Amino acid sequence: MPTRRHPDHAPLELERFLPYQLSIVSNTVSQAIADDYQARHDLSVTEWRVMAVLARFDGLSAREVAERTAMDKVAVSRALARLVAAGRVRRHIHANDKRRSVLGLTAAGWKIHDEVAPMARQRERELLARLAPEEQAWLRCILDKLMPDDHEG
Amino acid sequence: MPTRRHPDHAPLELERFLPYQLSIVSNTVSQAIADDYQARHDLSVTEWRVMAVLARFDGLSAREVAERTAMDKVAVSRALARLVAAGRVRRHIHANDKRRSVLGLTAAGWKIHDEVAPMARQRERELLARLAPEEQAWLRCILDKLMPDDHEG
DNA sequence: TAGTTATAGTTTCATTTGTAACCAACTGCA
DNA sequence: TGCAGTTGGTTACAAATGAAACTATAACTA
Repeated sequence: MPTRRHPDHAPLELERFLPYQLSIVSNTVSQAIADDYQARHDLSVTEWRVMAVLARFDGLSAREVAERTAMDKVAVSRALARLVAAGRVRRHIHANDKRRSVLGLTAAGWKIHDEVAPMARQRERELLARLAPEEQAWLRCILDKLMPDDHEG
Repeated sequence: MPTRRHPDHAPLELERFLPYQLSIVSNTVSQAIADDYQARHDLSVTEWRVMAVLARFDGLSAREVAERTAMDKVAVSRALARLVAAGRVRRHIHANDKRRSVLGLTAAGWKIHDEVAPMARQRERELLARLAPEEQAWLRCILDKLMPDDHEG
């Protein structure tokens, strides 16, 4: 290959650069999961994340969904608009605060959830299967530490 | 908080779900780095990645840049258009193949590179500083294993 | 060497995403 | 009350992104 090196400039080795590796691994994995449900259920990643949060915490407001998914409120608003239109999420208005919405999955939403969640878990298992049990434990521990403080469990 | 649980539906715990954690950590880190140079140098993430690759491998074609950055060729084409227009990358035509471009950083490109690369490295150090030395080693090892085959070093 | 197929790169167009402005409802306080 | 500031959520517009079509060159094949 006709390439010269420039050691004097100390160029970054992208393929050993952690932020880059993280981004590749993360995108590859997320895309693999998304491929499972995107075509089949016409569901975007953001929509699925909203559904996943509502599956765990019924009655959240849009802002709370945004907090828990680490998405910004506009993205959540758009995802909710589609999910409500598709009859997957029900939305009514908070009794004591008319600005706030009270969200939850509909029966149709649960049906999709119960199909997608196991697939997602399966993909996670496949990812971990590439690692030794010891490494799996370290990865969990390390990611917990690297999660920004405002998204810790 | 007025939320009910639905254990019968086995909802995903997003904050313990590896693909989700990866995506949060990756986005947070990449954004932190991007903030360093985006405003200062009017440089997008994709543009920086192209520059980083050209810093290491002088004379690559656009397709080879796309391979090494794991970006698609349209994104690379656009990034290159901006970089060339800004005088940060030079592009001439391959002697034996008039379709191919031969790319490299200009003096101005190197100047920016030599400012941004150390900042990026510093951010990587800050990320690793949150981990014990033992964990740092495991993380490197684990990410190498998780990198898709077509992007291994 | 004509005709086909493949490759490098760009352009076009539709979709997605992000930012800022916006509206409506709530809160605090004089 | 009534006005200032805040918060929940949507809308509008601009920038980024992706898929497919397109141009030009090169390679292969009969």
